[in-house]
Amino acid sequence: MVDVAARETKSTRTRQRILDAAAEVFSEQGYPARLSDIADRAGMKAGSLYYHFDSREDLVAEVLRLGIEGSWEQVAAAVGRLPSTATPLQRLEAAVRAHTLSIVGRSAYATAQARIVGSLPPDLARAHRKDQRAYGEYWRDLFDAAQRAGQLKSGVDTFAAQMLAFGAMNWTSEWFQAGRGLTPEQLADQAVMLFFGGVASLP
Amino acid sequence: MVDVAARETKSTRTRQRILDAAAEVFSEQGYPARLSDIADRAGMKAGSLYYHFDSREDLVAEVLRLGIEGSWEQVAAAVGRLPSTATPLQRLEAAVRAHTLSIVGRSAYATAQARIVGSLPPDLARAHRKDQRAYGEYWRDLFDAAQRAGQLKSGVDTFAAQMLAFGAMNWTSEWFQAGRGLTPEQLADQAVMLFFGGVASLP
DNA sequence: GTCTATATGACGATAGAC
DNA sequence: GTCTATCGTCATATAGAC
Repeated sequence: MVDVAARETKSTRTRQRILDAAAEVFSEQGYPARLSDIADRAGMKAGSLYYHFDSREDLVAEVLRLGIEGSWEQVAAAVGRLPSTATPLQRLEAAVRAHTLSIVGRSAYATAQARIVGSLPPDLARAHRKDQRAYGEYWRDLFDAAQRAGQLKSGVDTFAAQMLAFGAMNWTSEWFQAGRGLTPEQLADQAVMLFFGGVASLP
Repeated sequence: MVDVAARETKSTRTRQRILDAAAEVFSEQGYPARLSDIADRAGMKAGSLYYHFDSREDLVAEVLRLGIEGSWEQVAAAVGRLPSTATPLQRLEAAVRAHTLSIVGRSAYATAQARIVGSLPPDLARAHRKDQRAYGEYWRDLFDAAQRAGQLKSGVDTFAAQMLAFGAMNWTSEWFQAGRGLTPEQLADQAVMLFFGGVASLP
């Protein structure tokens, strides 16, 4: 066995613990969170972080990457679980539901990602944009398929619709509190209903 | 004339210039923006800011307040311009259009507010929440009226709908670029169409 | 690998001249 | 009112012991 990626050394486990702590702290405090707070939660001293990460920015970048990756995996899995007879619109619906749940469903990474993207210094923002673009293109394919199938209202700008949807879904990390009012699943239902059918009762 | 509020001393003009500069810088760099950058743009040195504001937090708080105030005024004006025969749903539509335009339509304050609200330290967040709540209740009245008039789809959770809408609209400050693709007005149309009718072509 | 201790550098904030 | 100069604080990052 020489599969380095899969090997579980003490180091990789600690690194993971640090990342988990960082995701939680960033999701609570936003970008200005201090390394000492992250170290505290990981059960170590701030200086010790540097054995695992070269800099604060490296740590932030990794949390951001994992945030997108996590949502993407959940969304892709949900879409993949659909029967092959599912329509493009149903696939898009499953994606909206899954992404909303990935934000709200206690994924500190997804929440942190959604919360701190707005305050990134230029270099981190640039690095992050590549991942965003890749995930965005996955969504664009979903939109394009639905549009080609004639399942989208005429006049809909798919790019604007996609970005408006991301805004609505990602912002839930700021206000949604499980147990107060809606469950995560009910919130996802609301998002799907609103996004595909709108709030108005009259056509 | 002893109307202090309306008097235009040099001090109030400078104060205004600082606030404008701060709104721009915060809208570009997010919460971590430096006072020196703000001072630069206002044409002064960082230390001089303290003649006009007691602390960095005071300055941030004022920008936040003006951000909400500006959107609110634009929205209220748009709703007020409607004929008295307008339905509750039409009033809500006007609000969505106006709020979207207030974010995209080059209001640095609204953009800054939408952008940095996620990274506020606890005390600033608490202070800001009062303003948010007041503006939110204005919206809640619009929603309630529409619901009472039977113009909202049954099953819609108005609070969730409101917050999802805010997320979608405020997030536009992160991605929308006038001149590339849609105009601000077209974007507002998209937001209205999506929010009230959804993207799906089939009912 | 994690610690303590310290270097380094930023930034917010203050004091006093003008 | 704005400047220059400086203080104090705090966070990132490094060095070296364990």
